[in-house]
Amino acid sequence: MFSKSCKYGIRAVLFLASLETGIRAGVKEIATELNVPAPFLAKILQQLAKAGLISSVKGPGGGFYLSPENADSNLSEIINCIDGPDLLHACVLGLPACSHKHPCPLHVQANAFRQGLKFQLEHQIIKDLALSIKKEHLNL
Amino acid sequence: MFSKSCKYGIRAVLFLASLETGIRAGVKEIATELNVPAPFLAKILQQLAKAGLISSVKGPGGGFYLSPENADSNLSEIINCIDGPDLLHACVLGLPACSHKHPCPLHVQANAFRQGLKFQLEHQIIKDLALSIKKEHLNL
DNA sequence: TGTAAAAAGGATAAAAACATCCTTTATTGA
DNA sequence: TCAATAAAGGATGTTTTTATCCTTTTTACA
Repeated sequence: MFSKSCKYGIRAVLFLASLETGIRAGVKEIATELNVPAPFLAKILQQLAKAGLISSVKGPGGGFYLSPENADSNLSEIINCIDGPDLLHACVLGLPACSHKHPCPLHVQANAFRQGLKFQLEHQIIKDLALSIKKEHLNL
Repeated sequence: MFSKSCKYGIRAVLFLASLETGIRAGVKEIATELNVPAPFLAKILQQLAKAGLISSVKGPGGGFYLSPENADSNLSEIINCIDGPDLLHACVLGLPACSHKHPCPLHVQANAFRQGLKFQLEHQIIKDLALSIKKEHLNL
């Protein structure tokens, strides 16, 4: 479903979202917390920061965090940033010519299905997820 | 969503399903038809044949085909054979410890979603798909 | 019985994903 | 200003997926 990069990315964003406002976390801290390789995670965080989905400051006391704006983004944006738009848009069977006009055998089913997925992902706002993480002590 | 192997595999099975009963197709023919690399497809067909999801005969005039029993299998079985059960069963965020008891932040949503996907995939019977392919002249 | 056809199986190669390491840049605080 | 900290960026290595090639086995048929 999601690449490893994408899973790490989502988890990292959710971790940042569950921090107190004003607190930043460094790569090492996040990597330890999520139990994922730090240098690899660093690349992913860079990518998310470059895309404006998370925020960062360099230097002592620096690290990554979510601005209020960042916390308003949704899962779809994170996934799209890391894995690209194919999950929701490319033909499930990989046919380049697949379209409403020339559908593949799974086109109708896949589309109906992905409309639902798309809706869900676009309505999973980071800050809301963070709330339920805190409330229900969920794992990351 | 699906690996390339899995996409090729599904398409190949659907192609075999759309053949007249009694007709067999060789790797090269299938590969040409689907526009995928023949040696790679051969490996996938072998895997499906070994698992009993498609049938094959060696020698002159041989090739791959679907027995009536094969045509009664569903998409879930094909996908499970090639990509394994993770799509429907592993934690979407890749957490080894994720469970109903210790859920990840997406556990509930993912589960609801995948129940639907699972149901759909298990009810997409190959021979039914083949019928709609013929009727609606769908691409493979 | 021998030859050709076609799948099965094994070994190898190329590309992509995953992961690490080192240098540079920005920032803080002494 | 200088040293330390931490992200950014670039280069490199490893593993998995994707793809190719060659040999072996099975089968049909002349």
